Amino acid sequence: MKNNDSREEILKQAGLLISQYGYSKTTIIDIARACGKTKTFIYHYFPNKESILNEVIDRQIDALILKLIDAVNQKQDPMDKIRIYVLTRITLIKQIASFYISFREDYITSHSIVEKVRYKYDIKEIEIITSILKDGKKAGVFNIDEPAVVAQAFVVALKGFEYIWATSNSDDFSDNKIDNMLNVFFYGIVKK
Amino acid sequence: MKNNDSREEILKQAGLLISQYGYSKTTIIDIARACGKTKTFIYHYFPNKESILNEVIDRQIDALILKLIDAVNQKQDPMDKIRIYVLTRITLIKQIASFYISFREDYITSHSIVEKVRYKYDIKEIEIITSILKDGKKAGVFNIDEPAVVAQAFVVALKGFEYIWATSNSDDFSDNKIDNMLNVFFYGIVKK
DNA sequence: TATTTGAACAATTTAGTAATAAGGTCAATT
DNA sequence: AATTGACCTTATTACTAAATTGTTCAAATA
Repeated sequence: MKNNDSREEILKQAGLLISQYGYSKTTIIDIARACGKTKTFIYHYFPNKESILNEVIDRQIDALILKLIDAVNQKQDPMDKIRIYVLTRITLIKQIASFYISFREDYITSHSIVEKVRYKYDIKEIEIITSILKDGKKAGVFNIDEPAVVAQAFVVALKGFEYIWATSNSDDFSDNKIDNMLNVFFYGIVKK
Repeated sequence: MKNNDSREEILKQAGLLISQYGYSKTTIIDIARACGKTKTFIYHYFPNKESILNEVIDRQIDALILKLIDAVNQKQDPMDKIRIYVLTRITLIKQIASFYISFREDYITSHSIVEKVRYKYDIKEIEIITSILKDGKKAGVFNIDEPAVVAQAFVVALKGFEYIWATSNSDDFSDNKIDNMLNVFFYGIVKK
């Protein structure tokens, strides 16, 4: 592993440029110039352009996941864990949304890359939720047959909300709606 | 309103061609030829190309909604209504999926059109679910504060599943998973 | 030795242009 | 009322040459 500062600098500049101009419009020369170096310099640290994008995205997601785990660890009660997870997730997604908006332009070219990342991200999210659900089950708080399946459903549903929020671009994620959704998730809709 | 058979024939042929070749690759001349007529013939019945696509999609969705309402009306119990709704929806979406796959190619051009349709479709789905939830509430089966909000959440979640199914193209919609999801929706995850 | 570069190359993208096909209009025909 | 041919304008295609981009490698720097 070569000089680490250089690697970091490249990743940082690449992230900034890609978020501003999109992946395909960001050239290797652009990244090199932003680092105050030449084109070949980049190839000393990365085998090709795509690997830079991959690592930029990987880091963002890893940071996101770490923050989510951190937020969840702040709470003891399984229900509180779920609630803080959802709230934190919404806040964080808003923050990095601008980066991914830059991908809409070159949808076709970078589609496969984004897909791959999304998959990795999904797996990690489902893991976190599954773990919370299992703990809650063990603690006697939750009554779930297959935590993994429910966790997957939960994450998928959450993505649905994220999509609606991203497209309608109205601040439709009011606390009221979140509470409503979580209440259904916790208690269901059938009268006891 | 001009000769209705001609309109119908145009819509039918346009639908077939678009589902096979996509919107942008289907020309007015193609549609006319498929009808055994000339280009100008089309313009006697439709003001422009986009209006044809709009009506083709509108009809498909209207038919879909009608089938959903029909399925729901077969059941009396609100929970059965929800269950049959989900199952019917999955079946129907599968059937028309091939039509919408043709849009992926010209994603950018036809994006706004598809968005508009999706919105109209969402509204109708939320209406149906809201109505079921309200009836269930009135009958004392459901315990819901705001049926409209819960209905929206439900439809959004359902779309999330649809997305997963569409992308992973594995037949992941096993009855087991659907039952799991519906059980959470009905009874929640909290132990009583 | 680790870092950085210039020169060179193949593959892609861009710019420009002419030919073609597309969407759309309208008066005339059936 | 239903259908068409001739016409117009705009968008798409096909083709070419020039410029840019991603990538490699031996050489220079430090």
